[in-house]
Order: sequence, then structure tokens, then C-alpha cells
Amino acid sequence: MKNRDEIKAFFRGKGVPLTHQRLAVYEELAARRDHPSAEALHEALKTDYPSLSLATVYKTLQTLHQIGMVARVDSPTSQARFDAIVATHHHAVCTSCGRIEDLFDPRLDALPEPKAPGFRFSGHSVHFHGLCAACAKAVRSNRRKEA
Amino acid sequence: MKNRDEIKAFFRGKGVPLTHQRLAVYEELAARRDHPSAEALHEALKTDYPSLSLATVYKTLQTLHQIGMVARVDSPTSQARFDAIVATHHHAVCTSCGRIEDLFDPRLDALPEPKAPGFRFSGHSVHFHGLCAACAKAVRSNRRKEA
DNA sequence: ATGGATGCAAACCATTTGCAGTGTA
DNA sequence: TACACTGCAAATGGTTTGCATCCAT
Repeated sequence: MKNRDEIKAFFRGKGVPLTHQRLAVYEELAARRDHPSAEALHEALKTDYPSLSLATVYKTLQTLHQIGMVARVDSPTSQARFDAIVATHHHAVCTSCGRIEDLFDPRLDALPEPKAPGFRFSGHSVHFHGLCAACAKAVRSNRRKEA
Repeated sequence: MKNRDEIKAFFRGKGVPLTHQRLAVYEELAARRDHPSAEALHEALKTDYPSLSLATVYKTLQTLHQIGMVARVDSPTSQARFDAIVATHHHAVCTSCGRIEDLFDPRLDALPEPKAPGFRFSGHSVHFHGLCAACAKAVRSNRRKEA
């Protein structure tokens, strides 16, 4: 995703109106590599767009996320979730209902350490995301109803 | 971590008082495999401990986390963070300042899919956590001061 | 023209905090 | 006994929502 024509085409293809605010938020985000929060984006944009509201930034990010133009850096649920197992293990997260299951797989415990200059790593965690059994079944029966 | 004597010993070893509330929260969490939220734990406990407050559950979980008896299931920062790169990639997260850096490493893109009955996975993400260059340096100079 | 988007302010929800009283060590 | 913990209620901070107005299509 790069220039304005491509952006315009992408929105059109999704049938979603492209407003000045949406363009501004997307271009600001795309220009940065620091994974800003909604607030940080609003802060950065308010000089050029004094009337842009924080609520619009939130709504815009949701829209951009829905049409697949931006990703959120993890945090699957809004509430913190806890685990009495402190040994290294990983998680399967249901993107529909928030269900979290433990994954124990030694092949995931020893991953190649990536290059990240200056970073001193103390560990890692792997999240597999998808639909849990119950939600996958719900989706199937919905499809059947809609058909 | 299992029986009450071991729990008691662990708290004593950390020099942290073991209250009824802390024991109750820990035992409830340890008995479950659904990664409950603070609220869910409070809900489950309030029949047996009607005076237990939600604030205490939050404080207790913080304490248990600090002494290494419980883990939080990721979500490194409280605010949502966004990324204009939607292609598969991974992240390095600084546990001290919240800095997030992109990691591009094809070896992390193709991981063995773990056994999770019924789950239909659509993808995965890997978080490496540790200290970024700046925070690692800050820790070093703090150590020097304290010495 | 018109349906969806914006902006404002209020609402919401998870989490934190101040403080008086209580319990653990 | 002393200090840390609890419980309550109020405060906080991020995010969402209702509604009147505005704008992209």
C-alpha cells in the first residue's frame, strides 16, 4: 500500500468512503515504524488537522483494520488474562470469543533469535489465532442459515 | 506450585505476607485452565469470600506476578498499538518502555502447527520480549549507581 | 440527494489509588 | 506492636457511543 491512487482504489474496492481524515490517519501510520497508539496518531495529526477528533481516529483505525489496511499489535482481549503456569508455554487464542488455550510444544520453545540490534531478549511467546471448536461450528451454522 | 505448604514457603521466601485473600486468589487461578480475568476470579470467589473486593484481586494478581507465581497472557501495553504493515511479521517488545520493533524473519513465519483439538488456526504471531538498547543501558547505569 | 462519516461530550469499562481500619508476622 | 494488606469509593485512562451536522459518492 503506497501512493494515493492505490489507497483510493483500495477503499473503492471495499465500498468504503475515503475521507480526508481516513487518508490522513493512514498516511501518518504508514509513515511511521513505531507502532503508535490512537492517541499518538491524534497528537501527531492535530497540528495539520486541528478539528480531527480522537474519536474519529479510533473509528478510523477500526475501519482500516476491518478492511485489512492496518494491523493491531496483539493484545487479543481488552481485559488482562492470567495464568498460574509460569513455565514456558504458548497460547491458542480464539479471535471470536476470546477463549485462550495452553499450547505445550517444545518446538516452539526454542526459536531462532531474530536480529534486533541492541535488544536483549529474555524470552518469547507465540500466539496462534483462529477459531475455537465452538466458534468454528457457530460460523458453519450461520453460513448454512444465510445460504 | 501445588500444596499450601509449598505456597506458604514460597511467600515466606519472598518476604511477602500470605493472607487468606492471596491464598484464595492463587488457588482459584491454579485450579483453572481458562486464563480468567481479575473480574472472573472475583466473581468465582465472592460466594466463598463475600467481603473480597475486586481491588484486592487486582492488587493480589500484581503481587503474585511480581514474585513470579502467575503470568499474564501477553498484552504488553495497556493501549492498543497499530501497524500499517499487514504482511506476516513479528515483534520485539521492550518490557520496560513499551517500544515495539518489527522483526522480519522467514524462519518465524513457518512454525510447526501445535496440537489444539478443534481449533482452526488462521495465523500466528511471535513476540520476543526483553530490553531495548536504551533501557538496557539505563539498567546498567542504575546498577552502577546502586553499587 | 443521501447514507455514511465526523466531532463533541457524555458514557463505559478495566484498572488504580487514597485512606481508614484490620490482620499477619 | 508495627507495618503491610484489605475494602470501599472515588479517580483515572483508554475506548466507545449518541446525536446533530457535514461531506463523499
